Amino acid sequence: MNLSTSEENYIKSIYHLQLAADTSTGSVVNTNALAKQLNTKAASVTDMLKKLKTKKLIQYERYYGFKLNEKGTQTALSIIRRHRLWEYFLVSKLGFDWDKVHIIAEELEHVSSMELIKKLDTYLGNPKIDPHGDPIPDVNGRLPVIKQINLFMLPLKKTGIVSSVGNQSPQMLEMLKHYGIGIGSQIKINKVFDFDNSLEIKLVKQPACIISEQVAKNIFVYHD
Amino acid sequence: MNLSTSEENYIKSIYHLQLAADTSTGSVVNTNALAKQLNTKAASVTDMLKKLKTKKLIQYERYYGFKLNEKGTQTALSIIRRHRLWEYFLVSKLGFDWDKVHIIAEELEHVSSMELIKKLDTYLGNPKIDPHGDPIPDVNGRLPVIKQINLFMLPLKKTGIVSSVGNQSPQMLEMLKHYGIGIGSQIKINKVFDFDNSLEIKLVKQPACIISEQVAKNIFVYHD
DNA sequence: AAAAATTTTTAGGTTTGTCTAAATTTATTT
DNA sequence: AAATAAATTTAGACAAACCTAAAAATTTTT
Ligand SMILES: [Mn+2]
Ligand SMILES: [Mn+2]
Ligand SMILES: [Mn+2]
Ligand SMILES: [Mn+2]
Repeated sequence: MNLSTSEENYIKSIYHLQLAADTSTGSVVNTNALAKQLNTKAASVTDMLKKLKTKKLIQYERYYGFKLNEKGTQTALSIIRRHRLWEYFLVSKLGFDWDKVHIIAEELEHVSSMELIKKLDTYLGNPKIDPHGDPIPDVNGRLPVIKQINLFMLPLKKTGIVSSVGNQSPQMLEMLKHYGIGIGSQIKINKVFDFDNSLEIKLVKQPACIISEQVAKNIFVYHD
Repeated sequence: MNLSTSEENYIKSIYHLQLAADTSTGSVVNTNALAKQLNTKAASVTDMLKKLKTKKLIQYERYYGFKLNEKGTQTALSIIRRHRLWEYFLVSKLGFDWDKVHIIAEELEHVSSMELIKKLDTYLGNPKIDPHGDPIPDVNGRLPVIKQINLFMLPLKKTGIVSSVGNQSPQMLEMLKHYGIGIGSQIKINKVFDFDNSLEIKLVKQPACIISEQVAKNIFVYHD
């Protein structure tokens, strides 16, 4: 389809606003909200809406409202896929902290090679969840049903993959770095200590260690 | 400085044309050559030259000629650094073939985060040579002096890093893939067979194997 | 249902990077 | 030293993505 960076950003923003909208009322996104989200003016939004309509990515009738059609939705999911895969890469491979990656992924997501995303996905091990706990759409634009659970819910001796963390404060980051726990880490619970609910955990290539209930409560994992 | 993608592409092209130019004649780049390189028209080049002059990246006097000044040269080297690091990443981590990465790196090189390039460099192990055998400028814009040598010149039992390959035909690629040899591979020569000049080599995590003189001649390595 | 407030669109500009065609300047031939 | 050719620049336009200010449509209040 070959969309400009600007067109892609509009599509993505419409998608996110549609999701956030109260669907029960059947309401669609409004021009002002989109302008605000994209840090631009309502007049510019109207200009772009006309273009996106001629490109058959949205339904749009002036004054009436607008929303993504099937093609637009698939386009949005593909951009979001690229965004979240890059975020995953930046955290799990380059060692960025979670709070630094969104802004960089905003640029990387517009790099257009299909082959690149395919290979990146394979390289990362086909992750299903990004560093913020959001699902990564698959190649066909399907959002995975995520069985993300709290670390406490992981059965003993079963391997889970760390998928997100509830608290992203610098203090928490410091602790997790110390333990060597990051997004994508394979983690097992060896033992629960009933005294204080602390857990003995095991990470690959690391000796077992003990984490407090407070830390464990903030770690989410998924497993097959 | 915050340059647009277009400005960056001009700077980079001027740099490459200056290098290719015969410096003995003191000649500088000419407008038509730059237009051709950038797949645009001479008039567009003139427009951009004016802008690059006001941004103090080039010396330029109308009809007289133009060339990068110190600031422009440093800018070019920084873009080339990003380009080549991404190419290295695409080949060594994502498994792309050499002939596919340039076009993707042309997009990735414009992603502007300094921190990203710093971490990418570290992640890749501070490579000095890109998959095409071209030197990667360091953070300070210095081009490394490269001790790239033919594999035959590598002393027995010394580890070399595969830096480039003289023949990039699909046939060669097929062979190298079979042997598990790629850019960045750590390679050692165990033995030279005088009969046909074939080499027994050893790659990390792989059993020793033998390669023909013809293959070895096309492999270049560097070592401390 | 009229008035007021809000939302959305149009009208008319600006900036960036491009283009074609024409005018200048410089280089090369006669 | 002209004349001719080639390279370069200017003039004038265009598309994309913005903008401000004003007009039009819709929604909410009285
Ligand atoms: Mn994000
Ligand atoms: Mn995210
Ligand atoms: Mn290249
Ligand atoms: Mn290269």
